[in-house]
Amino acid sequence: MKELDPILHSQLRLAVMSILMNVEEADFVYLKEQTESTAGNLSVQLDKLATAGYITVTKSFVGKKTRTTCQVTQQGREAFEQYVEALKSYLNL
Amino acid sequence: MKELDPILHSQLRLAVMSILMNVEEADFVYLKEQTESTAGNLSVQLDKLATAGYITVTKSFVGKKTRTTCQVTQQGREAFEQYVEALKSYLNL
DNA sequence: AAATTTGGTTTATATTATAAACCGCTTTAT
DNA sequence: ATAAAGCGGTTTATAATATAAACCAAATTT
Repeated sequence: MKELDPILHSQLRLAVMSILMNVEEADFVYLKEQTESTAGNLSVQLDKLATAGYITVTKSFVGKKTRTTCQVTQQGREAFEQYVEALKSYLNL
Repeated sequence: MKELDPILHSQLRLAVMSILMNVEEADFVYLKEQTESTAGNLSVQLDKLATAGYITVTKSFVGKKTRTTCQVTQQGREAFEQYVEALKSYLNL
C-alpha cells in the first residue's frame, strides 16, 4: 500500500490545493469562501503548505488593504499528482 | 466542497476498507500484513470502523487459536462509495 | 518448565486539526 | 475627532486523532 502524503491528506489542505491546481492564483478571502473554513484554520493550513514548499504566499496591497495571494508551486503540483495516484490504489479507480 | 467522511479519511482505516471492499472477509493478521500496521493501531482503527457500523468484527477459534475476521457492512459499502464520489470532486477525476 | 511466539487489547504520548482570542489597520457613524 | 464596527489576517489554546509502547492470556517451542 502506497503512502498517502500527510501534508495533502487533510480535508482543508486538499481543498486548497484542489482549487489552486485549477487557477493561476487565489487570495485568502476567496479560499476562505470556497472552502468555508475559518480564517484561523486557513491561515495555519496555508502555512503548512507553504512550509512544505507546495505553495507560495505573497502579501501585497490593494489600495490600503492587504491582500494575501497563493499559488501552487511545481513541487506542489507534483505532490498533488502523486497523491492522486496513490489514492487511486485505495479507491479502485 | 463536499465533506470528506472523517471515519474514512484516515490512511489506515481507508486501507482496511479498501481491502474489505474487494474480498468476502479478511482476518486481523492478514489486514496487519497488507497494511503494514502495528497490531495496536489496527485494533483501534478496526474498533472505530465497527463502532461506526462500517464493518463487523467476529471472533472465532481455529483449533485452539483465536481468529478475528472482518467484513464490510452494507452501510460501510455505501459510505465508501460516497467517500470516493466526494474525493473525486477534490481530485478532478 | 522456562522462554518465545501469537494474537490481540489497553493506555499513554505525539501529532493534527480546529476554534477562540487577539491584533493592526480602515471604514463608517456620531 | 472619536468611538464603534469591520476587514484581513495571526497566534495560541484546546479538542480530536493517530500511533506506538506496554501489556496480557493462551499456545508453542526449546
